Amino acid sequence: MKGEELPTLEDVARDAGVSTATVSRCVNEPWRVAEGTRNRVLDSISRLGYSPNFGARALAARRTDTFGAVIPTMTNAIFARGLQAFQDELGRNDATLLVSSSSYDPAIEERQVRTMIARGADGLLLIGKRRSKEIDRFLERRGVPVVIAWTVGKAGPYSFVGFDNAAGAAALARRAIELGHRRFAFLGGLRRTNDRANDRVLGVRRALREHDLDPDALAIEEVPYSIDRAGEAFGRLVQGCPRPSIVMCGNDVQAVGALKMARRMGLSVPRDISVTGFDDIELATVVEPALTTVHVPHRDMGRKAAEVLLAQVRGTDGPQRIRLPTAIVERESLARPPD
Amino acid sequence: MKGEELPTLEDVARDAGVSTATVSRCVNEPWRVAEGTRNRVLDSISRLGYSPNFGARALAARRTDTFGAVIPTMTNAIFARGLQAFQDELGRNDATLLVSSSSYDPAIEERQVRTMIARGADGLLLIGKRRSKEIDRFLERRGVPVVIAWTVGKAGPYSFVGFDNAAGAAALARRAIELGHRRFAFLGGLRRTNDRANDRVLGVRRALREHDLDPDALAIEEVPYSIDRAGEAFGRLVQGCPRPSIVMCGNDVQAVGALKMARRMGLSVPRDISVTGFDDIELATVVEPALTTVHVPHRDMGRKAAEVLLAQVRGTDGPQRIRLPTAIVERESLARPPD
DNA sequence: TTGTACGCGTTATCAA
DNA sequence: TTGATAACGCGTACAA
Repeated sequence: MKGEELPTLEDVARDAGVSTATVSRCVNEPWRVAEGTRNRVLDSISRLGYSPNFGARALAARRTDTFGAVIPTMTNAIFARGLQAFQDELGRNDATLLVSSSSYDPAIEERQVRTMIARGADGLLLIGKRRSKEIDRFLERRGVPVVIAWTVGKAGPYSFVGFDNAAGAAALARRAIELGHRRFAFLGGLRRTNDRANDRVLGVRRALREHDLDPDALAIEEVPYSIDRAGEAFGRLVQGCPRPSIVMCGNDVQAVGALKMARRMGLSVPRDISVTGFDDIELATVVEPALTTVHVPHRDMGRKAAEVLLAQVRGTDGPQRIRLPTAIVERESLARPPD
Repeated sequence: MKGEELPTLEDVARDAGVSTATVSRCVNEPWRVAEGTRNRVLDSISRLGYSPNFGARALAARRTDTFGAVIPTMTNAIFARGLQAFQDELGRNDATLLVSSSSYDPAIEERQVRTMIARGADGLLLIGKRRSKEIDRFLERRGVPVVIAWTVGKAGPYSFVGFDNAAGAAALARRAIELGHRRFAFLGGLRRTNDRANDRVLGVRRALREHDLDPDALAIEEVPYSIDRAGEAFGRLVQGCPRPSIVMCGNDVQAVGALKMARRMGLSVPRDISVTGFDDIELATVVEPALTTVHVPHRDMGRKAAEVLLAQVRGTDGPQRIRLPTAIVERESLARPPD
């Protein structure tokens, strides 16, 4: 099955009549080789179909030009988008991307991180700041640059390229209050393992407090990421007493689940009840009513994360902390509450 | 920045008072080491925090336990789903996944393939069967197992784990004919670089022919993957003469674009015109009307593709050709045509 | 069951 | 500008 033996540096060297060192230079720092020699070598390389052996190169150079990303799931459009941008930027810099997903499980994430390091990743992209001390120590010990996305955090060994989840949620909540809403409910992800979900609740509470509303009166439902589970949770919230005039959701997918259930329950959005999302994925624009939500610059985040990581492995920069802006996108699902 | 020097096999050997060969065995074939020795070595390993150097291991063992996937885009839910399943299965087998996307561009795909091979991928997952002879030769020469997904193909050096795009589209077209539709239009992806898009058109034509309808009367719009572009194309099709009673779309995302435009044009689906999708992603269930579409077992495909690839690199199996079933999912967007 | 010793294909240092 | 050569860290015959 395996084709013939592949040519090595030495084969090329022999063919071109130079030393292996010269061939290596032609590949890695061509400008340090005389033009004549270089052309001869490059010719041999293409004629023989030579391509450097990855393992040997990694062993000798002590780097792989490979970066790892551990995300909660690839099937959420927000991570897919960010990841795509991350990979595009890596590609532009001749680096490749190793991916795995943790299903929002910290234990799995920890294993994945170790696997990626074992696989020789030069740097890592992780989501959110909630993880164990052990993994922190492990990463520190290995000296591998890490950038954390989707959130911002305190100074430390990690880079951050993210946004303020609490501020985004608070801004949207303020807008709802301004429209006259007083009875809020929140439908989001599992706060224990998901700091973004947690921060968004905190943001809403903060806005309530600012307007002298009771933050503890905020009804909260936490469910895993899924349209149907969100629908069920919406049903429970609506039956609460007093019935909320608005259900703010932790993300667009859950908001769509809420919308779907509202329709089934014969509730008109936003006439009977308002619903908001978070993320601003395409989905938000195709449902009826279109979602009012918080726009998150996923692509910028992914691209910027790659830039930061690349700069760190190149040693041209230390850990960064970059905060990207979010913005409220007003569509149709949020309106004045019924009288 | 880099932590202290990391321990090597030799450090462990010295610490445990054995040879490096024994340590290596403890890591790779523990059952070949006496229990006492093994425990001592494993203890040293964890105490020192040893983890094999990836480059060295790849160089010596001639494999990386890394697989590459080149997909058109990560932001299409269908690929995200398949990829997720693919990675999950790899993970269960202690292998990692290298990902990149080609934006449906064959030239980019070719570059990505070469990059992945250069990065030491033990096997590759590719989408669709349309690619250049050069890359075929290149892959053959390297002797790297390749599985092609999302389609089925003729016997050859590659494995296939996919489904029959033409048959799926034909089945849905037959159902539409059965409901009374006679004036068909097709709205799909770019056939030149996308064989799945092409096959789906072929399937519809076949169904028309079977029922003595003129396959050449099928109006066709080809647009890149995007809700808005699909909407525009839908507008053009609807203005065609005679106006189609049904617009079959190459995928669910384009169908949603069509739905959105229909609404804007004041057309009621399916009362004034029917619309169908292909893929059966979540999106199909949340729009109004819910999409009648062709279900594709994306997860099964991803998982199975990993299984096939793993079997091939282990030498326990040669190239496979696996055809997964598709199924029509009837929801609301397809109904009898208006009289 | 364990150890010896060589080879894997590069990179990088140093000298020419 | 080029060449010789020593690492790089591990796997694996082969021998004991």
